[in-house]
Amino acid sequence: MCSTTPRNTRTGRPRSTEADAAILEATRAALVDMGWSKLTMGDVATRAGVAKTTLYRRWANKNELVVDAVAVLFDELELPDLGSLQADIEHVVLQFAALLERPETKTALMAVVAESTRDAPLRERIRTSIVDRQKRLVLDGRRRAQERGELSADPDPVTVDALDDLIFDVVAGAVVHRALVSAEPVDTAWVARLSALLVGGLGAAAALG
Amino acid sequence: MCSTTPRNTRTGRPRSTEADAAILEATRAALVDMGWSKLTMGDVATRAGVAKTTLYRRWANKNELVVDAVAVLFDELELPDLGSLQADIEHVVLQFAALLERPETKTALMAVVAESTRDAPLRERIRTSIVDRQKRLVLDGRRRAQERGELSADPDPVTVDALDDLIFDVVAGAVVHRALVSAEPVDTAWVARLSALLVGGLGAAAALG
DNA sequence: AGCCTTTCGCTACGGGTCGTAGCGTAATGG
DNA sequence: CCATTACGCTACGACCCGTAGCGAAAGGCT
Repeated sequence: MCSTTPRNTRTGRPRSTEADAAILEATRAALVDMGWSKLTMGDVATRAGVAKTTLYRRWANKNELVVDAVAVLFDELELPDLGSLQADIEHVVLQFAALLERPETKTALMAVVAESTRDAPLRERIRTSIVDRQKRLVLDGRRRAQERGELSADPDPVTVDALDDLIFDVVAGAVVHRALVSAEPVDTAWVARLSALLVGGLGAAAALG
Repeated sequence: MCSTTPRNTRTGRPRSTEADAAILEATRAALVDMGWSKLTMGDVATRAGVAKTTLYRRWANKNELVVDAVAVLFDELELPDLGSLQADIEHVVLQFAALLERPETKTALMAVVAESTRDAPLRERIRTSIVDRQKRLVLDGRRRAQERGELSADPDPVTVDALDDLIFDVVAGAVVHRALVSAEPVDTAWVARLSALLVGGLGAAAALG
């Protein structure tokens, strides 16, 4: 949750966990009000009722702070077993789309990804706290589909990994592109087409080995 | 190319077209060296050998300038007829991926999209100068596939439009997500799987009507 | 040629943000 | 009680923003 780990000593005054929570919540509020580019560290500190120096003791810069503030929202993503691969896909896509509709994530997600193209530590932080959390849903969904017999058992683990990567990039990428670039609604009709495309094409993609 | 149109009078000193070109080229160079977030208007002006006020006469802010500077790179995208839908898809995907590999577009594209979530004029500018230019490739590709008989003739124009939108978001979104979020290479093996998934699933998606 | 209009380069400015340093104080553990 | 660390506060130089004002340059028009 916090960026810079405090000295691993057991002496001294401990860091305020209330301040941690207040800062992250203030960051989300500032994202809603100002958007990513207009968000300032000073404003976040004021909203959180905290000194600016307290922010810099925990996070080195705005990007890392925003990633942590937004990452917790991705905990909402769940993958209940709805009985079929297509139903599972449609459910998780609608969840993800709802997350992208929130103004905090809408303005923050693409911005930190853009920053991460020139910042390897930030990229790693995004991966561990956001991307991997989404990807687990793909792995679970495929495993369930295999158990149901909807997908053929894996012949080669390398192929399976490649297919998981593909599904993840297609689903997440399509939803993000639809919501933010095309700026059109991710409604049930669109989701139905996307999942039909996926379920119908997975066999062909898997056949490549 | 230029943002604010000069007064439509034929009197007075005309704007320097050399300055236009120098500014846009300097913007791309600055994107490569500094990245989007560290790019400053003053630096661009210095690189272009132009006064800062000259920039502001043409572009209201950094975002609009960057969009114009990057948009011309998308002119490189072409769709030669390779004989099959899958070959056409693979070719355009590899082209788009090569474009996303360039440091200018890598750092700029996601940043301006993020900004556009809170800036309707910017969103419209991105649409007309970048997104629509990509989308035309999808329309051409589908039309050719229909002429070849690879796709069934359209029963309903509304369905066709929806399918074009879906293909566009899936292809462009998947490539962007693969290149920038997953940060893994868009190599021929991955492209082959993506296009196989698309070609194999299009029928199922079209069947939804 | 002379005039008008617009752009150009240049300088300077107030306003805002950044990230840090320094200080005294508060909160723990030994 | 003491060492250690975190906290709030203030102040600071550095940087960037976007604009105003100026004289000079470069065109069209009569």
